[in-house]
Amino acid sequence: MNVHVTGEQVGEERLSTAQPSSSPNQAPISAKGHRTRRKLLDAAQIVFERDGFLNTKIADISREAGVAHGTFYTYFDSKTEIFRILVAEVMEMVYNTQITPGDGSDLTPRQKVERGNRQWVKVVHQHRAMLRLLEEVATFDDEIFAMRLRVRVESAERIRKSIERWQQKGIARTDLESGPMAGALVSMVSNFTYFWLMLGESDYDDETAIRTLTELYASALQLPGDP
Amino acid sequence: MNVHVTGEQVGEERLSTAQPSSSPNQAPISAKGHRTRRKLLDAAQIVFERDGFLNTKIADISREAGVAHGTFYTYFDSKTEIFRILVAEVMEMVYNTQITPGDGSDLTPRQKVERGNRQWVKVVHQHRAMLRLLEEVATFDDEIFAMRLRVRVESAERIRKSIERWQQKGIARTDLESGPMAGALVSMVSNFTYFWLMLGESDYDDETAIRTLTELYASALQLPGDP
Amino acid sequence: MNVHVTGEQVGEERLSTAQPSSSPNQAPISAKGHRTRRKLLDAAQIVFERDGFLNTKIADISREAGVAHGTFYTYFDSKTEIFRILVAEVMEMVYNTQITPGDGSDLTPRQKVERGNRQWVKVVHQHRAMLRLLEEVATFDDEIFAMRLRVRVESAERIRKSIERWQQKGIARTDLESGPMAGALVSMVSNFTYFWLMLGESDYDDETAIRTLTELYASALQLPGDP
Amino acid sequence: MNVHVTGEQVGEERLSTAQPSSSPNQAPISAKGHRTRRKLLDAAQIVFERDGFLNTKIADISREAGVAHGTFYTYFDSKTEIFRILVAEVMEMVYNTQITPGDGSDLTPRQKVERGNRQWVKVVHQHRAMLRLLEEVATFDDEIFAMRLRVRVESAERIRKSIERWQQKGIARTDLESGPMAGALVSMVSNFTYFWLMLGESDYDDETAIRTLTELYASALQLPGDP
DNA sequence: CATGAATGAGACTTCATTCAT
DNA sequence: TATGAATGAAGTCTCATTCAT
Repeated sequence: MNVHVTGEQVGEERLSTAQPSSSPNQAPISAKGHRTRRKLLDAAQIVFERDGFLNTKIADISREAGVAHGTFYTYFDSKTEIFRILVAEVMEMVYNTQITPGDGSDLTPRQKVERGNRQWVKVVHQHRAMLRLLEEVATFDDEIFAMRLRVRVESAERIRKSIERWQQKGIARTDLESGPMAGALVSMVSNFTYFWLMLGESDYDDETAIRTLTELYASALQLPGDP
Repeated sequence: MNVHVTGEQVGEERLSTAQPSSSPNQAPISAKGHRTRRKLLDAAQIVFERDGFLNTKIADISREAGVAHGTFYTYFDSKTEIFRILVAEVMEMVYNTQITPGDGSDLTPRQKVERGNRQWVKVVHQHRAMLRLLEEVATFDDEIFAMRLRVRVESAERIRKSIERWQQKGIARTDLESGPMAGALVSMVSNFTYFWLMLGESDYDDETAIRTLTELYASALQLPGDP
Repeated sequence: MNVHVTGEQVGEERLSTAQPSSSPNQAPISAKGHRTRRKLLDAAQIVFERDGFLNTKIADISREAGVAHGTFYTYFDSKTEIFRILVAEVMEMVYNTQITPGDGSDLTPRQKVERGNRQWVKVVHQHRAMLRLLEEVATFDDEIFAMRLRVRVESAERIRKSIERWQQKGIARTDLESGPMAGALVSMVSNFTYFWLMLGESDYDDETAIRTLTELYASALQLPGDP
Repeated sequence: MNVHVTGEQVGEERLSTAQPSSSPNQAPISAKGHRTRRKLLDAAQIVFERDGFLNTKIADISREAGVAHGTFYTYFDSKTEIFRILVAEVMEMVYNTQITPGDGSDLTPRQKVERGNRQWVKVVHQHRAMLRLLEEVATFDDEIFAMRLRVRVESAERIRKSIERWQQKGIARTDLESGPMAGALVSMVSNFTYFWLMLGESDYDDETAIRTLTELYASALQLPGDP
């Protein structure tokens, strides 16, 4: 829920969330096996998104995938495991969306903030269902919780560094520390988007939401500029 | 998680969450019955906070309350119901904490914002365990979700009204709509506090957190003033 | 299988096998509960003896007892647990059968040997089914194995002490150590009886078996006397 | 467990347990097929001895053999079948060890008893793991049980004949029947050895064990002679 | 009202066996 | 022959809920 990237980009680092496999019987070898595994993952996503994590039974996933009950266990150990893999895939995509390498060093801070918020809104639009699930599972599953927390912490840290750089250049306020500010702004963007897009809080259009977030963000940091 | 009250107060209205009784099997009449019901509610809070909602069994609550397993059903229909009642009680307290009737019409907007944030931090400190539970249950229980959403919406609406008033007085920016702004600021305060206090994100002291939230809040709205 | 008592008696010590309860939810309190528990124990014995330990399903025991499936788990944690309790009960009875306190100090060693063998044969006659089961389960369940081994070791030790006493009195051979001799003689009696009574090896009558065991036993130890 | 051979030898008869092949799906014809079959048998022995019969899965055997899961069924019908074949192989070896054709007709009975016990101890030392498995499986598998019983009966019968011969020659007691005596003595030797070698009952050295068994045996039969 | 035993639907998981490639 | 994915019967265990006392 709280992946939010703004400002100067980060480059090489990859999100640590994408564990490759750790399935029960190593990786499936045959092409057929890969296909079945994929069928199960796709089915799981459909069922999770439709019924929620807790209401989903292994049997539902197997049925949706069109395989026998036991086949599930050929590829995954548990509901949590398949969920974790699914989330990691989504996180990978989210991350790739946000990384726009070689990105504009010629943008103003305000423009960078706007670009970040715009990307974030887009990503959440795309993956809203899985992100909502992540939020659900994180409240009671420690592993998923750690994954979600790590993502938030990484996002906040990235923003903190941007703020710090702006402070050094004299274009962001220096009366407050960069750490708490980054935390507060990540919360503003991610939680607002969460309620806005996923819970149907109300119906602003995208541009209104992006503009509001960006302007509040910029004013809060006392960035110089246009509006 | 997103109860947040700032600005001019509202007065009479009660939080719509606090259904006074709504017990399933008639309200208990005898004094003894009341005591047993109370024992169960207290036990439920202890067990929920200790084990989480999902891990809690009716049997655990009964045991903690020192009553027979079946007695639970004399007073409550389900785990969700006792949880809802418990949450309503807490919400009632939260609400009462925030309502400081006859409160300062002589405060500046910035001071009102600070007072609101300070109260919010205090309330979250007090009720963190239940608020975290609320967050957990809201992700999969529709009834609890509605309760949580209602609280957020009410908070946001209250803030929106304050902002609107400030806009009319010319002391808050008018280039953005009050509705989205209120939503974003509620998110900032409530979600930041959530991570800060409940998930141990980092360890700012109270005053740093309150000051950061208040200054960002005021700057975002372009309130006039001191700092 | 290897409970075998001969010679001078032991007095106070109790077999350590009879753990009183260790059921899941402590002991059942009501009389009804006791009755149901008893029904389950009796049913388990019937089914175990009829089908063997491995072939027995919890459902079979419940059905035989005439209770619902889940009721089993009110009283026992697992098939192994109910079996262990059953075995302990039998062992308790076996032990009580063998302890004949205040027993004949006026008997000759040979007569004591005979009396021990006769008691042993009688006990095995009575409990043959459970003893066979014990033998079965001991081969793969560590806890039951330990129980069975303990019983054998205690029996052998009791006999060893008798032999040692006889050696000191000069009425048993002294060219061999009492320990190995006791082990060999326990094996002779218990294993012979096992095959004879339980596996239908052949069909000696009781008196032939007892006389053969007793005479071989006495001659092996070079006890003085009659025959 | 109760294979025990003493005294005059029997000559031609083969242990009836050693069915040469009896594979399910035709005997493998190709050399490659023979090798795969052998790999599976060796793997099975390793896994059975390591994990016990019940804990062993077909998949474990295949993995240990380095062949695909399904390949197992090319050669064997079931876990029990491969086990039976394995046991038959061991029994064949045990039998061959004990048959020392043309063996000493110039030995005294006591020496023959000693030689038998010594051979028995040696064989059990060598095959203890498989013999223990045999004991395990015999308690619940009828086919294996029959195999084990047959071995015991054959051993006892061989000894009975020796005793009978000695009785006729006037060098063994005649007040007891040869049948029960043979059974008791087989039990003494085999069961003592079982506990001694396999269950770590105590730690006599080989010579003490052999001497104890032999002396008790000889005295029990009232054989004439040295000690 | 209180008790706590009894219920049974429902979910999870294992693994021997089959079979298309 | 060899492969290993797919199958599904069978068993285990949990726990919310009911109900006779």
